[in-house]
Amino acid sequence: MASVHSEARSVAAAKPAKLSRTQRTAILKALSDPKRFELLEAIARSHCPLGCTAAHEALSISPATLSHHIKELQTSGLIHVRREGKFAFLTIRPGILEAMSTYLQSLSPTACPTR
Amino acid sequence: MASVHSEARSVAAAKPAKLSRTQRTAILKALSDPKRFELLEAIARSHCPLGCTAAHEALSISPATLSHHIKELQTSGLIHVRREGKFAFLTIRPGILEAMSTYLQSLSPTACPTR
DNA sequence: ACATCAATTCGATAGTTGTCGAAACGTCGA
DNA sequence: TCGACGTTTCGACAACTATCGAATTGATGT
Repeated sequence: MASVHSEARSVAAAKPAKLSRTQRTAILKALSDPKRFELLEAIARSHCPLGCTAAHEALSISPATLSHHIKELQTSGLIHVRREGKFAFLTIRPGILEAMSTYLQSLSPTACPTR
Repeated sequence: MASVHSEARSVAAAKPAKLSRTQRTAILKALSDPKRFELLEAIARSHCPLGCTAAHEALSISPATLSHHIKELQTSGLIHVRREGKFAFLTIRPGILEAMSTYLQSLSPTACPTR
């Protein structure tokens, strides 16, 4: 398994997604802002398709700032923005967080003798 | 490399470490700088006790900047700095990266119906 | 056509921070 | 005691960015 293209994209996550160095830094920078992280958490907590208005209510920031953060999360590849009429719906793109998580895990000290 | 007071701590990682919101944001901010992340990677790649001089050679930054980044990683709780005479040795603190990794994992969309 | 609403873009501002050189500090060997 | 060396602290500066209000775009309903 673990093929590059998964056709069953619906239910379970599990997408390999090897991240380049550039992607990693982009993702970490996107995650580093508290409000942006809260936004991601809000998207995660809602069962994925989160309306932009709901997001604006969850965080307490102006629409302009929210739009900025959304674009930031989007260009880093963390979320997907689906536009429907005048609304926008935010979903977490599967695989990215897992890949980041896995990479971080790989840095942890497996055996660090002299502490 | 003989450690003066080696009292044989726990060898393997596996420390629970629940992170507070404040800790999470601190960690993510610490990870968000490319140089700092490279530094962490360097510490990880070396088998943990990384000398400050080696770090200075790995990244190409001034001693002042390196010191700044070290402090940043330290206060975020990601690394431990052991001072020995005029040297400093950097080790990754066990549990933290794992905890962060786990938390990120928990945000990923387990079941996201409408893509 | 018009008004309304959601979202984005623009311009500006304030705060943050990565970076360095120079000076200072602490340690070690001579 | 002195000088060399590793590391830190101190300003200072430049670049970045989070934030907002106002103006704009685009879509919807009347």
